[in-house]
Amino acid sequence: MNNSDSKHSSPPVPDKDTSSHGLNDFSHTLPIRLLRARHAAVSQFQPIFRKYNVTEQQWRVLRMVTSASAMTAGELSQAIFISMPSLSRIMQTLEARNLIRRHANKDDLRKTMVSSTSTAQAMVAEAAIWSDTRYSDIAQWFGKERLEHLQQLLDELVQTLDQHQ
Amino acid sequence: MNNSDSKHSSPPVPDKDTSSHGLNDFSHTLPIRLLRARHAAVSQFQPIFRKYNVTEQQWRVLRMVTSASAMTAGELSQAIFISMPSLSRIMQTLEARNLIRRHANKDDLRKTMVSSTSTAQAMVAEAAIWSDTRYSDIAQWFGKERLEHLQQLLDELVQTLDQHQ
DNA sequence: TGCTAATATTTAACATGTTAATTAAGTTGG
DNA sequence: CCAACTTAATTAACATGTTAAATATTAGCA
Repeated sequence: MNNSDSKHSSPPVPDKDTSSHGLNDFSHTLPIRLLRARHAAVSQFQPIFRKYNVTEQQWRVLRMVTSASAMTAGELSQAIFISMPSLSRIMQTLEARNLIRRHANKDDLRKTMVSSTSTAQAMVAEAAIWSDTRYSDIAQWFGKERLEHLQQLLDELVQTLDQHQ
Repeated sequence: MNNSDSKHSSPPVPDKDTSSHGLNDFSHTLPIRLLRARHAAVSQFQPIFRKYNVTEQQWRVLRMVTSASAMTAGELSQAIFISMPSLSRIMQTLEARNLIRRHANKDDLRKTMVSSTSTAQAMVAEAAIWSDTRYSDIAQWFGKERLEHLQQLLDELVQTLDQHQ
């Protein structure tokens, strides 16, 4: 808002806006804040990734696939927000490690059905206990209502931004 | 949080929690929500990236470097949340395109001072108008207070999670 | 002084993000 | 039935994310 006259007319603002050309302090933009927050959140589950020697993305695939009976690669991609090219490579890795299986959908040979192996199911089931505890911890530390509110705001932001293209 | 009794005592919740093994619907975890939100936010500025043929990360570097007089690579890395290895490569690219310059700090030869060229300054100054407008748009669409609240919650979440390691 | 530890940056290796092109299979309309 | 279009998935090329190792420089201290 109004950056042309505020310097002289308004009282000393204790905040971090120090711009000589209309840019707010760039280390505090919304995208960077979201990045930081995501990084902090994901870090909480790092022990799982280490323990099972998987990346965060691989873990997302495994959790999703084990929680559903069987889904197409496209559905999986949308659900866990990993692009098809990335997912394609990740699935190769996981299939090689016998954690997932792929087979063609007989009704539509273009589609690939992805399913989990019993190995993956056991892995995720074991980790789920730990994972759920961490989620509970976070909710307790941050406040359950506050966390839910944050999540709602995030969803609404996405909705708003998507609407405006 | 007490998940054992709420199912029966509360009215029908229209939400999406359907877990047979303790996992909430995995396409709605906090990390994924943050990822989606970031993606949506960054998308708003895509026209800039296209116009100047830079990536989002390169743009973060340019904006930060042009808004400060001169800073070390390490400071830059922290400010825009890009790891040193990534930043190192990005700076090579930007230096080759004559958008930034690097030279050793004379007080401490380990440190690299990063500064912007006039080309980059002109570029960012031009884009700043457009960028500021987009930020204002987002604030208006989503609600200024709501957006500020969201940003505060994000910062507080990071703080909370960092405290608990 | 000289040895060791810490700091700042870079490089290497591999996984993922992103855009565009490719391949294969289904759909549509003449 | 078939040519043109659409959809689903993969591949390719390049940029970035991530961890560990390498380099160079500075700081600490016996």
